[in-house]
Amino acid sequence: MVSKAQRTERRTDALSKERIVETAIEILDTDGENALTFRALAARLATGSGAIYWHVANKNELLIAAADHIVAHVIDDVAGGSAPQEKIRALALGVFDAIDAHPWVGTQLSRAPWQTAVLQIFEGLGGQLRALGVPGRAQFDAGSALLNYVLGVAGQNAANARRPHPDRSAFLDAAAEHWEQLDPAQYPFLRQVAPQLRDHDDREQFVAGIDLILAGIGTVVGD
Amino acid sequence: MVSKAQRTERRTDALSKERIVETAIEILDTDGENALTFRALAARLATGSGAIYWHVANKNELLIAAADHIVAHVIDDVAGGSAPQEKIRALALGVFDAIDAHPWVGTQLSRAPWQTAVLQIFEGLGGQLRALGVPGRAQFDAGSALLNYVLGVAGQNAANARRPHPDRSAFLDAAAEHWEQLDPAQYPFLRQVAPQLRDHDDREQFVAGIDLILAGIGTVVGD
DNA sequence: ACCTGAACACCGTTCAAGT
DNA sequence: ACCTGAACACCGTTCAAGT
Repeated sequence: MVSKAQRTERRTDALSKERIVETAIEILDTDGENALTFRALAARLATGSGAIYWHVANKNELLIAAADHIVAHVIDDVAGGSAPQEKIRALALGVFDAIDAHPWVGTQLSRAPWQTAVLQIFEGLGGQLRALGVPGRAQFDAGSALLNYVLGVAGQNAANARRPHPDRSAFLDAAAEHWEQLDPAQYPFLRQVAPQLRDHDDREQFVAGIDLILAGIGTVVGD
Repeated sequence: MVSKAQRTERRTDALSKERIVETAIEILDTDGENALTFRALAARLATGSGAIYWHVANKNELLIAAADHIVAHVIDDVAGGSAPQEKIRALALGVFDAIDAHPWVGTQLSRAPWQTAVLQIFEGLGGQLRALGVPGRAQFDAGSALLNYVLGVAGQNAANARRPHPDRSAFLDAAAEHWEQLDPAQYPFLRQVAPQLRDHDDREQFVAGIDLILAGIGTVVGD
């Protein structure tokens, strides 16, 4: 039982789950979600595609591990010692920025609710609610609301990043124009907010949503 | 120029986009997202797989049309003439129930932000904000918060439905047990809410989140 | 124990050929 | 105009065979 726990190290270029995940992240970041195939991965790792299966059960597990890797760094970096509202905002923004930098993470988060990455985000958000004075029973609901909002934005941003965008403002222009030309009887709201769509800031709007939920949580606390 | 606009009708069993979409929905509902292939669809329609492309550009367009079809019915059914908060709750619950009945709709909504189905939901939610007294500038942010929350839940529920669940309560039991065995130092919140996970009602928790955002919106109105 | 790479069982999509 | 179905260019995954 001692004999098997010995030489964990191998030559640096040997295959390992860690190296596979890192290479997968490289492909996802530089070439997009569709570019990650076991053939492309094997080529980049200079091995056979079947070799990857020795370290990783399947593609789903690989994507989960990749998302977990990114989110774990977000959690670490956020730390900070400020007020609970600030911590919630900081963590949410950390996730937002990570998805901005790695859009495929957004897809993955909104696809697998029970993966470690999602649990870490849930813990990070929900863990501040006691300090906010939210009663025990209500903490679960309030934490879920924050989490689902964050995951919703994650999915939408990932979807937006999936389409080819020569220019963000040009794309928003086109979308706003589309909204303005909708049937006034059926879409009064969208027509009205179309101008705001044109020059809104995704990140600011994301925080505004967090603040809205925090304000709602404030009313539960009863102050 | 008159000659081509004539006989729009054909025999009932002829191919049409409508019939293709309806058949796709049947497959999605009964056999799940993975079962929808052009080959399976063609077989069910008793035609060649290439024939479908005469009516539908590709699989993505087919999924969008299918989701739009389901959501359009939700929008129609919700109508009602109650207070704006009630209308928002009713629409949100309509979407929730539709995803419960057709989990693939959740996947699709969280995947394509600009499709008609999402715009209709956004309009339905946002359109009530003026009546709630939300100032013009804030309506866009508040509507987006509601929409993103709904889409977040949509994605999570669809993901949950994707996994084989012999029994819902058995599955929640296992998840709760997993949470209870997490590291207390790292996951105090999840450990604390684990018992609530075990017997919570998804639908009630969903409404609780809507109400939390509505409460936050109430603070913006300033009453 | 770990790696190789051909083979299997699929996909979405295209397109020449039919009616 | 609309349909057929073989063919193309891929996939994820498996597995006998190597080291």
